[in-house]
Amino acid sequence: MIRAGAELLASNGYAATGMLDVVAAAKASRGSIYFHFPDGKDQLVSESLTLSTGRALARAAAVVEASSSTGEAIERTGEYLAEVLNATDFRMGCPVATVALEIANTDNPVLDTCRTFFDQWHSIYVNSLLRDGLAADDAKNLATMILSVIEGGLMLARTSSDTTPLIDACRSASGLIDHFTNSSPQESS
Amino acid sequence: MIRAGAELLASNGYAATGMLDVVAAAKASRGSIYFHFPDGKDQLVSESLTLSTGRALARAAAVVEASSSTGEAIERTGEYLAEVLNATDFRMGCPVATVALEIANTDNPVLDTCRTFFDQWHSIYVNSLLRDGLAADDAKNLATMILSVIEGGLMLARTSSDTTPLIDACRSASGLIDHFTNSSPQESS
Amino acid sequence: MIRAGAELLASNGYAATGMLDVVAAAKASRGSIYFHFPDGKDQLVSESLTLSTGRALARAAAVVEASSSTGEAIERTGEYLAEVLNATDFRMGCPVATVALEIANTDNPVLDTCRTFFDQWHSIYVNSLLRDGLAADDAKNLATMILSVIEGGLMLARTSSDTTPLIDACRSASGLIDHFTNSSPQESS
Amino acid sequence: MIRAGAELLASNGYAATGMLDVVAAAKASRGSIYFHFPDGKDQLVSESLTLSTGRALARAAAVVEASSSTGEAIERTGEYLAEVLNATDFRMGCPVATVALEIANTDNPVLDTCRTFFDQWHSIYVNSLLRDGLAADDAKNLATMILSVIEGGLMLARTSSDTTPLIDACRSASGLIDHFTNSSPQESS
DNA sequence: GATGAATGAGACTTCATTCAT
DNA sequence: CATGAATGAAGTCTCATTCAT
Repeated sequence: MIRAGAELLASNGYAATGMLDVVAAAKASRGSIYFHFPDGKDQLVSESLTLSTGRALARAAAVVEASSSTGEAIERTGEYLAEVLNATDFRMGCPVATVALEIANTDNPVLDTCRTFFDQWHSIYVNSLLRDGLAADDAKNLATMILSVIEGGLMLARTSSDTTPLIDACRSASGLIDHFTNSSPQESS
Repeated sequence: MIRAGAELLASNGYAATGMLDVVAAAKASRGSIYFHFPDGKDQLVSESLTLSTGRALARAAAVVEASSSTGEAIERTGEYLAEVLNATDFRMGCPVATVALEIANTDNPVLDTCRTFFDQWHSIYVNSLLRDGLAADDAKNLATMILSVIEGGLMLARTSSDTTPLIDACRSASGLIDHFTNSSPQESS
Repeated sequence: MIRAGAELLASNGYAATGMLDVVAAAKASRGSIYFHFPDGKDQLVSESLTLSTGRALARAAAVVEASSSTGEAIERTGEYLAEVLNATDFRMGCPVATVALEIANTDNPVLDTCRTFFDQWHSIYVNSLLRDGLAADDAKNLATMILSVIEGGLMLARTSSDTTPLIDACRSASGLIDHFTNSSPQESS
Repeated sequence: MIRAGAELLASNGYAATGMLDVVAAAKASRGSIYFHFPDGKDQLVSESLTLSTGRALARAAAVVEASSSTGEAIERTGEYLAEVLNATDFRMGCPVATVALEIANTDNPVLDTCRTFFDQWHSIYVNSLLRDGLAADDAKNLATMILSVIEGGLMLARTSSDTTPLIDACRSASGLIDHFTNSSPQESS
């Protein structure tokens, strides 16, 4: 049920994900939701996003771990996400992106889950860049850019039902970063 | 009314923008909607997005025009959008982002408006990069990355109610691009 | 619709009066409620009770006006209410009694409407008793007793589907009051 | 569990008393209800009201026993009930009043429990008045009035969160009855 | 025997849309 | 042409009741 919620949220967003849809996708009964999630939709959303963001962070860390540089990690991440998009008919991209934008101007506590996700994901790239030898400031800023590239690439890909924008954006970012770290290991941006 | 719709759509997205809200914001009468927009909500959304994307494209082109390089244009665009975020309490970022993600997996014709917007915005940066001397392929890929950085940066900024991610991401991208175009004007990524 | 609500509330109380019931009784459509009563059930309840209590107060005042003594007014009121009970299959007694008891321990603003009703009804008997020559203190206390007799009598009558308790209680109260005011016009209770 | 139900019913009535509330108040388990009360809510309500009305009748009888006249008994009963109201934050008044009014127009068998309660309570005052020397008819009618005064007084007190109406109504009734029985022991109302 | 979980009808409410004036 | 009113499907949530362990 949490899993079904996570998929629907990533695919359709907060408002378009009805409790009935979740229940149908999880093959559960109408009334059972409020036994497992007494606080209703927000609780289900919160737990669903906690699940899906946890997995996403683990995958992101694994890709970084398996890569010899941050640039390589970006490129691999883009390729991996492109596969996911293809495998899910362009439904699953970022687990929180749609929801985050929908509720950005509310005081919905789910927004905290989104913020935390972005923060932790950011840390993964910061650490990777530090390992690549970058200065702390450069690492922080570049990690923000990497997150942005991936999120923006996913948005373009889902909007156009085409993985090319995501692949291209990640490959470009990867190239630029490698070019930067290789050609100027001692200066700052 | 179209204007009111554009603001609400950018701020709250497709599902959370009710016809009633638009009518109230535009101080129009309930029943007049279907005189002006016989095809209902989707028509209103479509015309609203056409208006707001037109303005966004004009601004993007103007910034590019006023900049001596694409890297500078990116940085200026980030700063401009940060101002907009601040001025609108983080409501107005990309005019279509939220809507695009919400309806990405539907066959809603509004999605075409979103795609067109991204395409045209992409062209602006492609042309700018060509003017900077890049090869066609590089320009296309880099323009995609630029779009991604801006869209992703806006998402991070709106989610955290803080313009820093947007500024940092754009500045990093600008730095990398300038570094790349200056140090290696003849090679390709 | 307000009228239908008033009848259902007097008959079945707050919780058992569904919006659907009101709509069905008023032959209106499901969604029209929230056009006329944007604040929902509580607003409908409030306006319904305002209508029915207004009528009840007018009738109570008219009966007092038409009577030569408060005692006579009580007896006539009991007979009148007995007729109403018979005519409505024991559905309509006090317009607010059931609702008042149901929400007595909540902070529902409808409770104020109930309190006001009792206060104004009380005043009618206070004035009548003052006209009969009673001291202010006696009048106030006796008026409270009269209200209690009528409300209690209505409760007993509705519970037993029999108007006898109401008639008996009012007649007894009438007799006692007449006996008191006649035999001791100068002393106080 | 029966005890918890009795308190909730007196306080909130039939509809607002959920099985879940009872179970929670009694610290019992959800599924155990239908082992102890196979006939469901109505059985629980019935047994709860049987318990609470039994206690109320015993107290009423005790007060009558301890009083030298029916008038005195009424006054003492009013004072006692006022204490209960104060001690329970105006939650506990008559054990059946709210429920009786809610279900008066249904064929719910619980209504019989309410009727029986009123009948037995009525008998207590009839007997007390007969002991005071009243004729059978007068005693019956006056007992009905006494019941009405107490029930009505409780309703007014709970509605206004103030014991004054109850005290005043009972005191007035007491005074009138004493005045009547003393000044005219031989006539009839 | 007792319990956590499941069930589905029904409550209140919102929404895009249409109608009568 | 414009407007207040009407419409009914659908959404979130609650509840009394039953089931599998």
